[in-house]
Amino acid sequence: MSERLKIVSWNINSVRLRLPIVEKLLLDYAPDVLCLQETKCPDGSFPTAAFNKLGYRHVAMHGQKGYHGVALISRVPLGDVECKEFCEMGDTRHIAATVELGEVPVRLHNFYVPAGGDVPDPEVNDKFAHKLKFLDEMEAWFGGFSGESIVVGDLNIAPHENDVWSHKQLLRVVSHTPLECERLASVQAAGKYVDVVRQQIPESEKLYSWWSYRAKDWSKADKGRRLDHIWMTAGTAAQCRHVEVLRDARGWEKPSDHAPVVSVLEAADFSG
DNA sequence: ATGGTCGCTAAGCGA
Repeated sequence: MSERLKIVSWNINSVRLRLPIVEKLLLDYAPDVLCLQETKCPDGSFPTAAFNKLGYRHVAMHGQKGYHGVALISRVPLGDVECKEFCEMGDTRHIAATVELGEVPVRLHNFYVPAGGDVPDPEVNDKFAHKLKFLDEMEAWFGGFSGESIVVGDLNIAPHENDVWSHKQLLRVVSHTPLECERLASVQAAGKYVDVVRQQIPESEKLYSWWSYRAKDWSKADKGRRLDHIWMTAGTAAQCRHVEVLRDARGWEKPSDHAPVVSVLEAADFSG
């Protein structure tokens, strides 16, 4: 049982290539649970031993060769690990486990939602159709949830105006189209989730978690999008004391194009 | 307006 939990979500874009900066994150920020997406690593090749050495004894992964892949790297026990398949594609885009906060079990879901390709029209772009179907399946599944839970991951949608560098210029760009943003809102509503990042950092403030590799100087141009999210059910959200996007990590050696998103929970009724 | 860069895996796809 933990009275305090630091949960970090990070699209790592190859866990093996970026093992040094994953280790740096664990050492410098000491999350209790690190949720990774785009590990691009079959389960048999996952660098579990390196994480065990740093005190992360509980590692659960769901990966495949070359694409996608999600993982949970934890100092606290991970109960009832589950990997759900969406859209009957065989993609490794979800892993869940139960952690304890105070004495309350909290279900932690880690997602990697399809990016959706370039053309924001499901009639001509199968990848965009897949993204929308994936969101529909999330919504239907979340509708049956009970108890406290957390959703983290690369949801590949920046829902609000200040979640992108230019709302107007991205209205027809996949990741910020009204269709996706509305669909994401329905998914969130189905699970009665609070967007704890925007609960703590007002929507009036620009906030990003992803910057393209293609910019000459990503930080100077600062054309980012907030694609990575942390949602919590109300009881858990009420215990969220801090959130943060680790923008600096985007500038680390051989960086991912995503920055880690941090949340800190403290059990309010912890008495000893 | 276009192309710009990565990672995987060995030319092209996905992001």
